Amino acid sequence: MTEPSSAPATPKDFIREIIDEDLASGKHSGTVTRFPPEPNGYLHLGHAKSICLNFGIAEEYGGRCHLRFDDTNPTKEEVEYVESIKTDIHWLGFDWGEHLYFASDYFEQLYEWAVHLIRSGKAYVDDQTAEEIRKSRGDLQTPGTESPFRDRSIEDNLELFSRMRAGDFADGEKVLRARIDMSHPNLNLRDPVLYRILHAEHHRTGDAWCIYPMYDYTHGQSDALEHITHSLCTLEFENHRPLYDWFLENLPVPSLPRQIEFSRLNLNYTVMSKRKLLQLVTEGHVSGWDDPRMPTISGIRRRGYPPEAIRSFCKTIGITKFESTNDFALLEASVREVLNRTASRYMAVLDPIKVVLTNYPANFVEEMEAMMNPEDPEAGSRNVPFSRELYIEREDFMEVPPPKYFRLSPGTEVRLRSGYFIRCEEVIKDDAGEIVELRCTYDPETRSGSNPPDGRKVKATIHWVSASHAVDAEVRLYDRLFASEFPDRGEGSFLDHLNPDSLKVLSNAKLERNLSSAEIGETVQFERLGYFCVDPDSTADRPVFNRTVGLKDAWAKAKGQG
RNA sequence: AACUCCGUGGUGUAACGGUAGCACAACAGAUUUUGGUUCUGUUUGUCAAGGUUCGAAUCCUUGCGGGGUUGCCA
Repeated sequence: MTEPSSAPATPKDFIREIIDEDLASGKHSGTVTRFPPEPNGYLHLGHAKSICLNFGIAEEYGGRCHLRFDDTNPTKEEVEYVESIKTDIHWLGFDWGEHLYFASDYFEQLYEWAVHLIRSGKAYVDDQTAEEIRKSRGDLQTPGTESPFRDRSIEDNLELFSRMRAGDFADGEKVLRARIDMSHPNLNLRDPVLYRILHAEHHRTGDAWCIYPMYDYTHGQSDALEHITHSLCTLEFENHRPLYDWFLENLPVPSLPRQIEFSRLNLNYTVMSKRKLLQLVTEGHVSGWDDPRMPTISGIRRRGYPPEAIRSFCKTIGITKFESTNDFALLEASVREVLNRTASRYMAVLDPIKVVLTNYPANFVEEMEAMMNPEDPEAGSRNVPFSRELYIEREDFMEVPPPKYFRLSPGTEVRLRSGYFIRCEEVIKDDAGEIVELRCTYDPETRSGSNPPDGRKVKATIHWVSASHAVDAEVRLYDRLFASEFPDRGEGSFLDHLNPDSLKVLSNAKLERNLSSAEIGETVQFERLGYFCVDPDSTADRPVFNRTVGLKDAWAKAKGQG
C-alpha cells in the first residue's frame, strides 16, 4: 500500500490527515461524509467548496457522500430549492447515488430521543416566552438564570411534550429545552431549545407535525443515524461542537460521528451570504438567481464557467481553519486554464467598423481554413468565408496610433487572422467626424499559410468577419458585480458598492457564420477577446452571448499605465 | 470584556524539530498568424518578544492582531 517515495503526493489538508489517522488507527474502516444544505435558497460558490470537499473525500477514499436536506424549518423551505440544489451538485460533477436523505425523515426518531432525554431528566418543557428566554440566557459576560419551569417533574414534562406534539398549544407558547447549564461560558450549552411549536405546512411531512426540532438537536443525530464518520462544516459551528457531542453522549445513537470545522469560502468583489444574494434578487439589482454576475452555481453556469474549473479552483484554495479571502483572479485563472484547453475558437466583432478591400474582386468568396483550437490539434479546423467587405473591431484601428500600438492605422499593415495582410489606404468619416469605413488593399501573396516573398512582417494579427456572411448578435459584457473589494466592510449597505458598469450590452455584434450553430450553454473563445457562452435568451435568428471571462490583455495593461 | 478558533510574500496554500516551496498576481525577456497560450527569469514572507534545542514557521510562555458566539435560523 505504500506509495513510491518518488511520487510528490499532493499535500493533504488537515481534514484528510485526520481521516488518514482514523483509518490507520482502526477507528473507522471506511469514510462516510455528507453535504447537508437547507433547501431555502440556491447554492453558491461557498457551497461548491463544501461539495468538492465532501464528495471529493468520498471519491478519494472509496467511501460515500450523502446528500441530506436539512429541512427542519418549514417556514423557510421549499421544494423548488431541493430540485435546484440537486441540479447544481450534478452539474458540478458529483453524485450521491442512492444516498438521498432528509432530516425530516428522522422526525419520529428525533421525537423518541427527546422523550428519552426527558425521562433521564435532561430536557424540560419551558413556558417562558421567546423574549423571557432571551433575557434569562445572560450574555457573553453574564451567566444566565434558570427558568422557573426547569424543575418540572418528568411526568409533567412527558405530558406537556406529548401535548405539544398533539397541537394543544399555539406557536411560541412552549418549547422543549435541554437541561444543561445556564451559566456555561459557551452560550450554546445554556439550556438550548430543542423543539419549537410551528403550525406550518412542511414541504415533505405536510401537517403531520406542529413541533419541529432545531438544527443543533437534529444535525448530529442525523449524522449518527446515517453512520457519517466525519461531519464537515464551517467555522461558525465550532462553538456548537460541544452541544453536538453532548447529544451523542446522552442519546443511544448507533454511531459516533465527529464534527470538524473548516473556513468558509470568501471571495473579494462579491458577497456570499444567502441573505444578501436573496436581496440582490428580490430588489432587482440582478436579473435573478442565475444572473451571470451572481456567485451562485446557476449564475456561474450561465456565465459559462466550466464545472471542471470550479473543481480545480476548490482544489487550489485548499482547506484550512484560517478565515481568508480568495482573490477573484484565482477563480478566473482556473476558468481560463480549462477553457484555453477546451474551447473552440471563432471570430466575432463586438464593435464593428466596415473594411472594404478595394483590390479584392466583388461577389467573390473564399473559404479560409482556420484552426478550431491551436492548443488541441485533434480539434481540427473550420472554414471561414472571406470576401471584399469585412468588419473589424473598432479598437483595432486608430487614426493617430500611440507608441507601441501594433494594430491598423493609416498606411500600416496587419494580418487578418487566417486571412491576408491588409493595408489601410483611406479613412471614410461621416459628417460628425465618426469613422464609418476603412478602404484597404490586400496582398494576394499573403493568404493564410504563406508569407510575402519580400520577407516583410506585420506586428499584429487582428480578427474579422465577412460582412455579407455575418450573424447579428447581442453580446453581454459582464464585469464584477461590486466595485469595491470588500463590499461587506465599512459603513453603509453592501449595495452602495454595486458596480454600475457590471453589465454592458452590445447589440450590434457580428459573428462568424459558424457560430450560428452554437448551442445554449456552450462556451467558446472569440479570438483575441475572451470566452463567451451562449445564453438561454438566444433565439434562432439572434444569438445572445455572455462574456465568461476576457483573455489576458497586455495591451490594455500597457495602455492603462500610460 | 467571557469562551473559543486562528496568524507563513500582494492573495491563497505547503513545509509535521533539519535548505521557507508551490499557485495566482506583479515585473522583465524569449516564442507566437490570438498583445492569448507556452517557456525563462526577477521582486516580495514565517505577527512580536522571550524561552527550550546543536538547530524553531514548527515546541513552551507572554503580548499583539483577526474570526466566531448573546435566533423559538441553519
